[in-house]
Amino acid sequence: MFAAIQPRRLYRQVADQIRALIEKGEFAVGERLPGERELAEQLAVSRPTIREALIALEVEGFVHIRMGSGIYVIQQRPRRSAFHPEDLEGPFELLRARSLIECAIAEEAARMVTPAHVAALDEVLTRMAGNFHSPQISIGYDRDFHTTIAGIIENSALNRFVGELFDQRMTPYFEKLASYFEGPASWQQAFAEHRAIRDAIAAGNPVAAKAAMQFHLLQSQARFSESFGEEPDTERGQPEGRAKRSNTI
Amino acid sequence: MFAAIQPRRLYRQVADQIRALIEKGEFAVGERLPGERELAEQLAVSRPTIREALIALEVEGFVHIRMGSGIYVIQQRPRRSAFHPEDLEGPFELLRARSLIECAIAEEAARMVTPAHVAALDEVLTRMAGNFHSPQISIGYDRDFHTTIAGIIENSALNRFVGELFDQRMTPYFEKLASYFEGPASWQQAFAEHRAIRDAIAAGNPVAAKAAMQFHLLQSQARFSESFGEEPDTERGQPEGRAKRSNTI
DNA sequence: CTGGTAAATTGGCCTTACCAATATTCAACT
DNA sequence: AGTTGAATATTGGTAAGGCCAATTTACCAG
Repeated sequence: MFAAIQPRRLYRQVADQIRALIEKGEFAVGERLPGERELAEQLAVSRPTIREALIALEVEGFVHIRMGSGIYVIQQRPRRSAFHPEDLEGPFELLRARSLIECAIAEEAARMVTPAHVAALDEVLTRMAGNFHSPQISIGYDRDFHTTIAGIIENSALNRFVGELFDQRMTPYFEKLASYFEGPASWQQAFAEHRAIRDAIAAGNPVAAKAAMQFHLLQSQARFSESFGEEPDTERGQPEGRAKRSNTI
Repeated sequence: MFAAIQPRRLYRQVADQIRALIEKGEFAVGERLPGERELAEQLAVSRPTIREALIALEVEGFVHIRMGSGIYVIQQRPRRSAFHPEDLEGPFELLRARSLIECAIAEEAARMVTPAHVAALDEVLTRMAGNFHSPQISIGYDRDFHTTIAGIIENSALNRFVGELFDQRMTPYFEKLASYFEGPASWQQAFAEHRAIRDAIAAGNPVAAKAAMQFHLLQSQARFSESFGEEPDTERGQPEGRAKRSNTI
């Protein structure tokens, strides 16, 4: 169809030019760009127009205007990419992240645990105890266990992140890989490790809780690695170099 | 201490008034609001100021200016719901989550830091050193510092989360609250704490790094709390109960 | 009465010119 | 050496006026 012609307002054209210069790196961040008067002269427009363009850029977050001092380019923030669909992290990277965070959480949880929390953990464990046959059910209980621990410290931001991190295994790629090693045996092993974590937390022993959690996630990684040789390792790209460093955790 | 007074620019005050009127429903969507000249008269400011305010509102997406016709209220954009719809965590909860995670990260970073990483940290610090006047710029550098530390352990999942957690301060509510206490003085203090963190990490001292990070975030919270009594605490509702738990970290 | 055209009005667009307020710098002073 | 204070640079804001686009109104022909 026809494009509604609309004579672009002058301040927009000016703002576009300046914005392009900033994005191209013509002006470094933090640098002060020419004064209003000079800009007006160079772009052959009046000063109020320059002011309008600068106000637009300020609202957009490109520049910061300091009264009496000058106009400064502001740190360009990657504009809120709502969720990051593409940069899915590799399996080992995720396990490392979980280890770092969940160890700290377990440590803290052991400090502020209450009998009610222990009861909640026990309930998850008893539900888990029998069902080692269906991978989906086991994974669900596994998730419950970890988020219940995160729930002990009652911080919804952390709770949310633990859940998110866990759910990243639910990608098709991850599931296919998991099917190689997840069986009743490995789930039973994981259950034992869970119980150790629960006992350490229930005992109010932060050091032991952290160690138990670390051991559990390390074992998870080991179980995972076992079947990793058969993995084609294609179409994913990044995780080879980083896996080597995961031994420090 | 004294609150850093910063004379809000006139166009912002005007824009705030008009925006408030729109949000309160004083002007219906699609409706044409008074002309530039009339607005200038009613608000007792000059016409260019009105124009600047309208341009700000146009960039923000509140109004649409049709040349030769008038100024029209535009369909209200869905309040930034793309990201995390409404489960915004309270300020202290966020600081607690950051403390737990970033302390663990700092500890680990001190173990695997390289000269290149230290150089990156130093660069952020030097860039930060001069600019204590603009809150926006300082916040940008602050964010850089924390994400750079997270970058040392080269785990994109953690890096992403640290950034996300930091960005939760960018809510309107948070910013309004922050404007009470953020001034050159508090940024300089934060800078010193940053330097301590950098030194501990550069020295490869995990315990000191963790302690420095913990101290820094604790101080952040203290600076924040200072001005929390003055906060009107209206029209927002939630965060009072959660603050009490923050003493354990 | 209907349809179209032209003028008048309204309203935003842009400029020139001026003064005020603030920040920075540097020199003089204690 | 540290502080004070004036000079300078820069942005903040105002005033008045001419110009252009859109809308409305008035008018006229059919």
